[in-house]
Amino acid sequence: MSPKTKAQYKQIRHDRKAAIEDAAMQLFAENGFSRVSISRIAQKAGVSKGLLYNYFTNKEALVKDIVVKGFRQMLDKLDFNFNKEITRERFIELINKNFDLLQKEISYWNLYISVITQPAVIALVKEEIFDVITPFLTALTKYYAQNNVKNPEVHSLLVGAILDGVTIDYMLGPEEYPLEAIKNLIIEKFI
Amino acid sequence: MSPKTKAQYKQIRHDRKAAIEDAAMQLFAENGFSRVSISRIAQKAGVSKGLLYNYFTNKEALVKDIVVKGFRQMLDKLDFNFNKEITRERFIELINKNFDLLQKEISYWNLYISVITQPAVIALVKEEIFDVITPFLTALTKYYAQNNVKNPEVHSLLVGAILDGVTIDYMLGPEEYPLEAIKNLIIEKFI
Amino acid sequence: MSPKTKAQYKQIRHDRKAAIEDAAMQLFAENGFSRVSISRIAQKAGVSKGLLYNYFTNKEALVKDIVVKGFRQMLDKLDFNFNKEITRERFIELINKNFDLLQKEISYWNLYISVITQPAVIALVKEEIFDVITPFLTALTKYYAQNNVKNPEVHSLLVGAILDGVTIDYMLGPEEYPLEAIKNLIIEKFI
Amino acid sequence: MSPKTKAQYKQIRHDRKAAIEDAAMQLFAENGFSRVSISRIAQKAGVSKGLLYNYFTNKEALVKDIVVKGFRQMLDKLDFNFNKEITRERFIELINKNFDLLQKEISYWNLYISVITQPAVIALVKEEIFDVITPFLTALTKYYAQNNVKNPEVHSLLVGAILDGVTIDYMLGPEEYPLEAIKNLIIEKFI
DNA sequence: TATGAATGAGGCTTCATTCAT
DNA sequence: AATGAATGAAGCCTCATTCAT
Repeated sequence: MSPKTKAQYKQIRHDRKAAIEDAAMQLFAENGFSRVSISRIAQKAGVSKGLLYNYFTNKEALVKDIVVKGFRQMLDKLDFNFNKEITRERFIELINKNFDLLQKEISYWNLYISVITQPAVIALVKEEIFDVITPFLTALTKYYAQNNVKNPEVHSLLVGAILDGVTIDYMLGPEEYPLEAIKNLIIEKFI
Repeated sequence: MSPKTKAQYKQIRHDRKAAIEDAAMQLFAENGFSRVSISRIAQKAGVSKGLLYNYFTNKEALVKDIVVKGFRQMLDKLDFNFNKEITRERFIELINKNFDLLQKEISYWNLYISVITQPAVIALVKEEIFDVITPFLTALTKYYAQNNVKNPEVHSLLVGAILDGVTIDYMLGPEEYPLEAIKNLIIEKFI
Repeated sequence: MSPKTKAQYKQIRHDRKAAIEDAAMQLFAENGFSRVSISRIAQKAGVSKGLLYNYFTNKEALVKDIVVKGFRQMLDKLDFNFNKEITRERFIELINKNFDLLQKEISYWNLYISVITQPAVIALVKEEIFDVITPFLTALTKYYAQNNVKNPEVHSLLVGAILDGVTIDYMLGPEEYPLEAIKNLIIEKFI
Repeated sequence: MSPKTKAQYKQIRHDRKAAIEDAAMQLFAENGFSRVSISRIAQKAGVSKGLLYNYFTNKEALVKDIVVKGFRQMLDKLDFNFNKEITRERFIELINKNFDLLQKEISYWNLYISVITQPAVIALVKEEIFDVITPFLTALTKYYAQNNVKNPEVHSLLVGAILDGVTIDYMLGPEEYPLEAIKNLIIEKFI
């Protein structure tokens, strides 16, 4: 009815897009990428199917957007400055925070794993994911180098693999998994 | 009397079933469960769609069959007696064989990961997979207990997670992954 | 603002749904429920297969909708107030109208019989059909009670059965069936 | 193994065919014509699919055979000589036997109704059914004529319709249907 | 910006029927 | 007479995407 200013339109766009992303995120995490239809996403977001295509060119673009954005949000929630020097205490803090996130955002990790392991989808997000992971690995490598560990790159890669592996195993049966004990063992062995 | 002997029928059934499983295995590994249609599998197997349903109740039964059977084959190829006591040497041998298999049977592991991480499929195979993994974990646990490690169960769980994590990371880019170095580090840290 | 007004959408939905129902009605009546495919219905209705599922959850819902709606329409066409007291004259009028409908709406009754006698479909519509039939039986029962007939419920049930039986027999060969004479005999015997 | 005489082969043919018919009959009655597959029939009959086609050209031929044969069996069970003069007592006996059969052979009637009301199937069996029904109607007509009823043909047709109608209504909910009372009312009204 | 009706390709599955043996 | 593997058409249904408004 009333004419809207450009700023208002921008706000609307932003809100709508966020609503769609939230809905999609949740549904993907609960059901897996291929079991969620655009219809359901639109419905859950309170938006028409047509409008959804106004914001995302197609379903793949949507999932790509969500995975990448989600990854960034996870990093934000991790709230860890990878540029600052990593001390023993900070490393422990990083691991702690990481396991915290795993528990609190289990549904995101569900999505992440389910997407990252679909051969056809992997190509879409590989690059972005690597962009995000690299600082993590670099920081770890630097830490190990400073502590005169022999193969710092391999150490950091292994830590990365461990976190991935624990994530996947944890998700197979979160209730019974001894996350806390595992975490302590990792700290004991790798820090 | 009879049209074909029972042995002949059995042979035919065995061969056809194997052909279908092979085709499905390869396609699932390359594309992920949900992106492979029954049509494509039948075509690749050189068989009519209808016949496929003569051997597998449905698509889920097919994937279940493949994953479980594949897992058993992997264990066979591992050729490791989990009942015999695990010594330091045997543990190293186990890790070596495991990494060997990872390299040689990359397409199976691709399928395994792709399937194990799909919410829709996970429920189907969880139990069978656990059945197969349990002896592995049990043996490791016993090893750690014998070596007076404090939390033997947690140790073996962590080793399991590491193998999963390395598998997944390796598959994201097999060419550049320093599998050998990682292996040696694992041996150094966990044996 | 809005793309089409809500009224426009409603109109479209109504028209399309009616077109599908008409097509389905006719085909079901001519061929029986299980021999009519969704494809044929869509084609006859001038609509895509997909759209049909926009209006009906599945084939069962479609047949249910048609039978129940048709039954209600028949009752409407019967145009008989079952709440008002039934006199001899009104009873005769009811029978007359009923036979009139049988002749005029033969294709609906064809469907009705064809559907009501299919074990697979019967469960779907039983309840709704009973809801519609009950007032009819109740009114007849009251009539017989007022006329001091001994077993009024049984009388009205039998009249119901007669109408069903005549319907079915009439449909087996409408041309030769002496509908008028049968009607008169019913009136003579049961009023 | 041992060579068989012609008589033995004939016996085998007869037995096998009967086994198939019995199985089909039961399955059709329980599930309706279109919901029963040839496979299931063959399995229940303990016979291969191929053999079934040795005895019946196709599914329609099978159902036709069963309905007609079943109808004849019903008549046999009715054990009523339509050529002998019908007295009041014999008429009552006929009705009694008819209702008896309805109760005892409910599954056959289920099949009969389900088949007879499928427009596409009706053509197949119409003629045979009429052959069987005609003596019944003729006998009734003669009875009414002898008792100086005005329209004997119409009377007998109506009785036929009533039996059909009761059959159908009874089948919609056998438990609650007052079959006995209905029977007595028919006897009271029409004999 | 926003709607939702409409499409059509494609997915899974069933099944009557055939045929080599 | 008998088998059952094999086919292929057809059935029901889902869904990403488009488009007129």
